[in-house]
Amino acid sequence: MRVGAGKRVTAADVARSLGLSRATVGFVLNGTTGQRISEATRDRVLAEAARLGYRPHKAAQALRRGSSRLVLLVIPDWPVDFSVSKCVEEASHTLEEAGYSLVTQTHHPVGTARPLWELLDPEVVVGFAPFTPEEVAAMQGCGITKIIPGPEPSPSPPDPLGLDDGPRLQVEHLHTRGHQRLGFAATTDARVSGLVASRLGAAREAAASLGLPPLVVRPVDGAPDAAGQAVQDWLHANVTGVVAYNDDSAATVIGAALRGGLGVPADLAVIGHDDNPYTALFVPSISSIRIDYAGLGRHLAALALRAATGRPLLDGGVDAATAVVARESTGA
Amino acid sequence: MRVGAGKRVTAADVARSLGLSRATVGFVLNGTTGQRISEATRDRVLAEAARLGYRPHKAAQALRRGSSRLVLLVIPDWPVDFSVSKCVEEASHTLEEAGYSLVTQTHHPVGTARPLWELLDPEVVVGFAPFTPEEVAAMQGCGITKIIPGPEPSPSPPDPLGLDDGPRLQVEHLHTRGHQRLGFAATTDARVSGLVASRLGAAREAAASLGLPPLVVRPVDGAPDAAGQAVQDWLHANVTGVVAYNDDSAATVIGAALRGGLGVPADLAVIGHDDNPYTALFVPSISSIRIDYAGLGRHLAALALRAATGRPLLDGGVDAATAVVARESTGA
DNA sequence: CCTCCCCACTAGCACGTGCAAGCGGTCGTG
DNA sequence: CACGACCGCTTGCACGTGCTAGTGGGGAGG
Repeated sequence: MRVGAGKRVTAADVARSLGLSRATVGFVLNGTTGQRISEATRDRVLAEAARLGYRPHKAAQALRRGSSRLVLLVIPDWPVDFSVSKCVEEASHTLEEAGYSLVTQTHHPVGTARPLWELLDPEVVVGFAPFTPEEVAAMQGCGITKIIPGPEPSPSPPDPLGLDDGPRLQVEHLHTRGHQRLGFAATTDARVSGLVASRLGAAREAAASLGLPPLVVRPVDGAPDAAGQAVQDWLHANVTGVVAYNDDSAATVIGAALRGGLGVPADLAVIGHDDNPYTALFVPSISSIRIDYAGLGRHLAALALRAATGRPLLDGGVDAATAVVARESTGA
Repeated sequence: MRVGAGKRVTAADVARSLGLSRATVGFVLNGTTGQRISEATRDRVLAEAARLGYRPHKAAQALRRGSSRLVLLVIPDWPVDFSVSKCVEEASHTLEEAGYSLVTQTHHPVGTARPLWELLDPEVVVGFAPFTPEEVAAMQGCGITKIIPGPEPSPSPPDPLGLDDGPRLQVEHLHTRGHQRLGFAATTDARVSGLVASRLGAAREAAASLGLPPLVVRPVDGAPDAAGQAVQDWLHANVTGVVAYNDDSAATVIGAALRGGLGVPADLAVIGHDDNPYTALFVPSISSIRIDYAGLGRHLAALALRAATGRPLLDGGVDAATAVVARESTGA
């Protein structure tokens, strides 16, 4: 019934068309409690609203309500975003049921483009990674008080997202495959240094609790042939299994090993992290850690809702399960 | 000067604090033309606004203005999003200069999560991929009239984004390396079928205009060992160079070739598309097509602005340059 | 001295919504 | 018959902004 180029249909239009007051229409459409509206009127309003194609004006609602009902999720500029979309989808679904909307933004280095939290004034800002103090200050300067940062780097006890399981599984997987001396393949990418530290810390703890010798940590990028050097170092240290920070690191290690004439996993077993789709395409295919992004998304949404509404949600805790996906690079 | 938990600072606060009227404050802060404001007053207003940390309320502005000044970019659920962020960054930068903001949304299959265009009422919706008729109808039902869909699949003449250059470059690259009989590695992933068709069409045109025999098209996924079968078919057809739909397809082909005991590029040269970072990590490293995502982003922003404001922008046209990145898989 | 103009600023409306307070009518009760 | 209770609805305000119309006052010109 809408005419394409027509003006916006407001609640006043619906009211006028029925000979009612705008308030009545509002009460019906919002299901306001404590107001007595006859069934007949209610039906008439709903029918007319549908017929005219009424949609509440978001800006007006936000103005009146004083809050935008928006949650901004800041996603780091990781090259990991392939299955983050699952996480986002699940999170927005959960938020939607509570009347909130999720907007995502990939995080650019400060000073390039203006961050969305200045432009949308969201009620809550959630981050996959920690925010810098400057960023927190900027958000607070915009009046944003509900800020949920991502997990802090290394030895901070409470990981709100529970992503520390992955490295433990990596270590245990290599251990059950008979590897004792393990290496850790790190990246020098500054954008993820916090995450690298976090995963390395978790891997170290896991190795220690299994009684394994300390991890031999090497960067596999940055300098030319850093990976080749790392492989050499590991061989000299009798390392037979490598825990990689992520799948890219794992691929880099495997590439260097192959080019050095080594067999994978015969001479060096490697396991990645994140279960990036291309791990299955590699020769040899790369073992990795799969994360339950859907569960993580639900958890994130619950955290945001708790921050937004104040009252605790019924979310029991982190159910973001992680699992090993065993492939050729560790002998599957 | 802001107190953390204080109420929002409004223009009225600034006015009251100076003993001026709210209108004067508004004129100064908006730089309204056709209004005479003394230099002294102007300075006082600006200083006081800064001191109090005044930030205009976005919802109120949107309400008054009647438009949200938002541009929604719908990004398909491709596994390609690694460098799309460059594109987004550049686009939001350009839009920002015109007072608009860019919000991105990865596109979920219809019916899962509620699309953002219902929740933000953006002024323009831009898509990387075409929209389904249902989606267009849904947007129009929300009062969105400015819709810029992505390039249509195959033989549609005007590609608004100018992404058809890549396949041509792929074909020409293999041709200059001496390959005459070419194959095309397609994917069966339904999400990108339109894009596959688009790239295949462009590749076919390029091959035809070079006088090459028709491309031998094979899917490389879907069925088990589809890639192995494809490689066999190509060998029988004396194909020596394969144009892959994207880097994943290229990697799949290379994997199948290697596992079949063939040499790459000795027996089969392969070139991918998108220059996904992992192409450099493969053994052999994978030649690919790099897209100037920054330029694409600027172009997208210009398109959106033209749609939003009505008047044409000074954007000459698509300057989204594509380039071949030659690596080992084609003999570099 | 009166008039007119122009400067610098103010009063107030409109945007569309959510909701507190109020108001006329009817019904039940004493 | 009087009175209160209650139902069903309306009047009207507030949210914060952008901007049009208007207003007081001072200086210039006649």
